[in-house]
Amino acid sequence: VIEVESVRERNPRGQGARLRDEIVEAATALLDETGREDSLTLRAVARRANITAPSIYAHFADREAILDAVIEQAFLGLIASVESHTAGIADPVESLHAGCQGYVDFATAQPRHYRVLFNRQPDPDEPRTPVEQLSDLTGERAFGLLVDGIAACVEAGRSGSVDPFADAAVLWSAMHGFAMLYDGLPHFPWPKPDYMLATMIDRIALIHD
Amino acid sequence: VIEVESVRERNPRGQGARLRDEIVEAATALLDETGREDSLTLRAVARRANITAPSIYAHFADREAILDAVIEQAFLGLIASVESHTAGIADPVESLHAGCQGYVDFATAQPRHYRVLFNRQPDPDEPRTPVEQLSDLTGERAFGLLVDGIAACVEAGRSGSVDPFADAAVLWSAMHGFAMLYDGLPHFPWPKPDYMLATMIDRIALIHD
DNA sequence: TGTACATCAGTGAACGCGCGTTCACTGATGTAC
DNA sequence: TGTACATCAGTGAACGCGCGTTCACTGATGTAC
Repeated sequence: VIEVESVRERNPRGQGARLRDEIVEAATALLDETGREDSLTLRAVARRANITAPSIYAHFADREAILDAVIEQAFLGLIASVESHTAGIADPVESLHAGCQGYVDFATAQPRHYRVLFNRQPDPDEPRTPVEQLSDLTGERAFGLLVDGIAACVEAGRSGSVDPFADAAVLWSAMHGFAMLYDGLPHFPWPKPDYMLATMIDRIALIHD
Repeated sequence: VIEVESVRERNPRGQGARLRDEIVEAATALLDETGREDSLTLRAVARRANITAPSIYAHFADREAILDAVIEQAFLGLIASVESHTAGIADPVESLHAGCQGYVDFATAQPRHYRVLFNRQPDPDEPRTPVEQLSDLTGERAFGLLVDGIAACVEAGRSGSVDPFADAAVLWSAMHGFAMLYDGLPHFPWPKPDYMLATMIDRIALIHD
């Protein structure tokens, strides 16, 4: 039985790390296609990358480590999306809108990647892995940006928020919930995402007297 | 011996349906303990129910059917929670608060059940199953209550919402997102759930001039 | 009444499958001498 | 310069496991006659 369609062309010497990237890429592609985290089996990833299963062990300790790499990539993507949206915007209200737009854009454009970041069901048996802590960090870092964004609006007299931290928590919940439901229930007659997001920001974060 | 299709269906002998309930109960308990949907294997459910794996086939067509039954039970639990909270409350604002409280209470008290209802990753290969449509129905039914609740507040002059449907969508997103994040990131320094929920309702649904 | 028998609620063994992981290996490539 | 050899980037076979599902069966129980 031939496991691999054609024998893979070897990487030149010293470029072994190239396969590592290809494995992560294959895992990412697989996640995008199937949408199910548990379909990221070590063997499926190997098939997708056109290598044999044991080859993966040169680059990853075990199956879990592949998933960790995918998560780390998703983490970078989310942060990048938010920061690229806010770059160069001085007005605090505009900046807050842009940052939230970047967040929701990533979540709706790459729902599988977003899910893998924030939608993991915690396993009570195992202790917290570094990547789960990374998820927490992602949340707290993005969350910090949100708190700062609201606080900046308050300072500029554009928001009447008296508790930016709590308001950021509510706004984050709203964005997260919308992203999840929008992906999970595509048949629901959702209002336009842009309208939803603008409403959330205005009502929750930019309170007027 | 040739087995002939009987013209009329025979009634079960009495005790038969009891095992069905025990199987669903075992699956529910398993879901509560592990928190992971994919740990609901047919064999694990059988072990938990203290029966052999093939016994399940007398009551469920396949593994998927067990999960469907658990989902249906979660559906009933969510609806019951919302309706028990709103029962007998005449004031529209109080009723809206109570209903949302019932929704979030269920989601945070039984996060695994709530997850199994609304957090399923859609499988692109398979067509929509009846239970996925049930999920949609759950959403739409609960959502209908929310729209009506907001509309009642508007009629009573207690809310300035000009688009109860869209505002219900935003409020639902916020409640869903909060429930998911609260369960998934327990280490995050969340404000008090009651305060979060009250803030959501006031800001999103009860707009004052 | 006794008894034969259908029905019921399961059991126990077995199957083929994909999985994660291990182990020994292989053939190409760069390097020391 | 040629050649021996270490290193590299993988391969291929095999393992034990839990899984979903099937099949033939079993022992208890209610019922017809």
